[in-house]
Amino acid sequence: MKQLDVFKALSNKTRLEILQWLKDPEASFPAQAHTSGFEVGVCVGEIQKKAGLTQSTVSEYLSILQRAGLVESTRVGQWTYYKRKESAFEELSKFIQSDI
Amino acid sequence: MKQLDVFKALSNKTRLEILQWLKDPEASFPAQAHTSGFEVGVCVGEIQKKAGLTQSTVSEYLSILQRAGLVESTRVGQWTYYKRKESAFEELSKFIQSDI
DNA sequence: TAGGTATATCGGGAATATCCGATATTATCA
DNA sequence: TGATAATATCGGATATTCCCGATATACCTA
Repeated sequence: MKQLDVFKALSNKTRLEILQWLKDPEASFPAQAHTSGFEVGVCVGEIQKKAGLTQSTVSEYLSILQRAGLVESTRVGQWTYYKRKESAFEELSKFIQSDI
Repeated sequence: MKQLDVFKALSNKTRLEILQWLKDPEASFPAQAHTSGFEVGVCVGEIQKKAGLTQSTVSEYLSILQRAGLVESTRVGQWTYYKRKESAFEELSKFIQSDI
């Protein structure tokens, strides 16, 4: 976890919102027709609709979050599902408490 | 505390270093001739020398950190002393644990 | 009051981020 | 195989950040 990249990833309103939506997908997104639940994450298209930005922008934002280690992705068929990596947030919280 | 501004303030290598230096001024800076200890903080000039950037840049960086609520300043004579606001880091840590 | 020191602010060139449309890639399905 | 759907990548216009030198402001001291 490269701290500077984490903070840069968090320095954008939309990316912060995405992380918050992913915290409670059931409450934030409609049920996905192509999967049973949200175990594997939320697909890019749903996140894009909710964010109200273009597909390319949201795809890029998700890869920024992933490079920072804040989310992880799983490809299933034609969909890529993104979900939070909770361990990264614990680590970040500890970093702020003790190292910063 | 405006979270986005906090993360923007933390998205810079030098500003992160400054915060770390201010965590232990005795270890990070030479004794200041004009004050007894570091109770009131560290003056801009010392921080600037250590950062190796120009005076104007460091002054601006400190005010970015201050606007984000991460440090506070005290003017004494011709010196401005900056020190950390520990409460802001606790608050940030909690925010990451529960809100992000 | 004049001159020196510490800091803040201003204006700007270069680098980076934001966000878009167009296009490429990958998977599905008839 | 060809059409379609989901996502990723590319190229670029615009906005923001980085960091500087020049200058302004505030304070101290002779």
